[in-house]
Amino acid sequence: MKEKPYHHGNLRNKLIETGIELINEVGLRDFSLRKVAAKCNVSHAAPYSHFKDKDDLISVMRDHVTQQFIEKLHNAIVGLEDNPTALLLLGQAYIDFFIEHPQYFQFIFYSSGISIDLDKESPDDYPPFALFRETAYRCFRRMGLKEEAYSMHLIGKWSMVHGVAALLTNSGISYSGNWHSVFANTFVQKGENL
Amino acid sequence: MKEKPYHHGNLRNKLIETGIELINEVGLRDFSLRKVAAKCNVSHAAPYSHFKDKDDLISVMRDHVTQQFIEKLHNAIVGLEDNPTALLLLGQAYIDFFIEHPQYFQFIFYSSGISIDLDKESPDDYPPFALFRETAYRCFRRMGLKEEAYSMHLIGKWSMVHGVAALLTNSGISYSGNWHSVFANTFVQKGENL
DNA sequence: AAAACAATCTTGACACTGTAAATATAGGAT
DNA sequence: ATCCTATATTTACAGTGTCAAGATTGTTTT
Repeated sequence: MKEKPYHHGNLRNKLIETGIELINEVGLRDFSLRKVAAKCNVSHAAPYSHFKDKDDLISVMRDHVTQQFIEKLHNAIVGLEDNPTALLLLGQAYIDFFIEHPQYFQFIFYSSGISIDLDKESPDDYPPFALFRETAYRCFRRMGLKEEAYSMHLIGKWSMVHGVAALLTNSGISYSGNWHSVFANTFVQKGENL
Repeated sequence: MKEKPYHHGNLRNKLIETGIELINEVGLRDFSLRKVAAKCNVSHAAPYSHFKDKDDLISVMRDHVTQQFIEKLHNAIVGLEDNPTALLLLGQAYIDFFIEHPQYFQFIFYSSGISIDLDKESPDDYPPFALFRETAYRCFRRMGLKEEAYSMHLIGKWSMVHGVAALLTNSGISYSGNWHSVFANTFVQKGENL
């Protein structure tokens, strides 16, 4: 599975890394295949030896970023998987990830290809959401919520987390306060003991 | 303020209308100035007599769509501005608007130029948000919430509304259940009497 | 070792995009 | 009738994604 250099190096990996750098620099809007190729000192059509088209490269780039995303989420709750506080920490890590990388929200959610079924688990669910769901369900069970209401509560929680991330990382929306405290206060509903 | 036809009609308005049609058909990603010009039976550079550049046209188009947005929000709460239920209805209308026009979320929030200050009111706040804030504050007062906490509650409410809209109208995220009931159940927190 | 192969990269081309400059057209004012 | 100005067209150029033909080079086969 690991490519060795051919006569010009291991271009495939370099394209992915450089592409992610470019996303961080200029965002999805100004991302271009030819810029990535140029940054790799390679001709403009070279990427077509490794990727079907632009969307294909973007899709693989997104898989890599998603992996970093998952690791950050995991680290936020490692050790306390059964603790109801995990859900709050997970939400904060979710938001922090997009604050640290302002271009990633658009990149991940607006370049087509994500699949999430909010109803039932499915193997091709977006992995960070799957993790969020599993954690939430564990917390809900620990909190003694009715099992029929799990799905509903999950959607409520994730909507809010996702909404905060969307608001904070998109065009011109600003807030100078402390997000963590605001989020913690509104994320946890009265009566819930997270 | 109303332009009369010159020697080829009132192109400015036609470009705006046709541009909005094109957004609904192909989305922001495949929107192009030349397509709009072609749909108006006009040369590809004609739009430059009325708009500085592509972003300028998009910005004016967005102002028009925002106007429709505001009207829908207003209609949802007309008559019951002082009723705490208004906030819930406003949130549902907000979400419905983007469900009815799946391309508008990206169009409005990802084409740069929106300005929202979550802290303090400012005259150039995005008008739908200003309406949301005013309605929320009225409801909060009616509900007897502490005034210092208004801002925090506002952010919590709007994040969730915005998050649901973002989840539902973006790439591949689906839910087959009834959003209105799920939303109503999670939007209103325990102890709040909306 | 020489020849054949296949993976990789370059070159060149095409259609499409945004945008600017030069030109043409025609309504309104003088 | 003449000029002025707003509007629209034409032409041009750089940047984009993508494809086809050819060149390069490591690997395999003989």
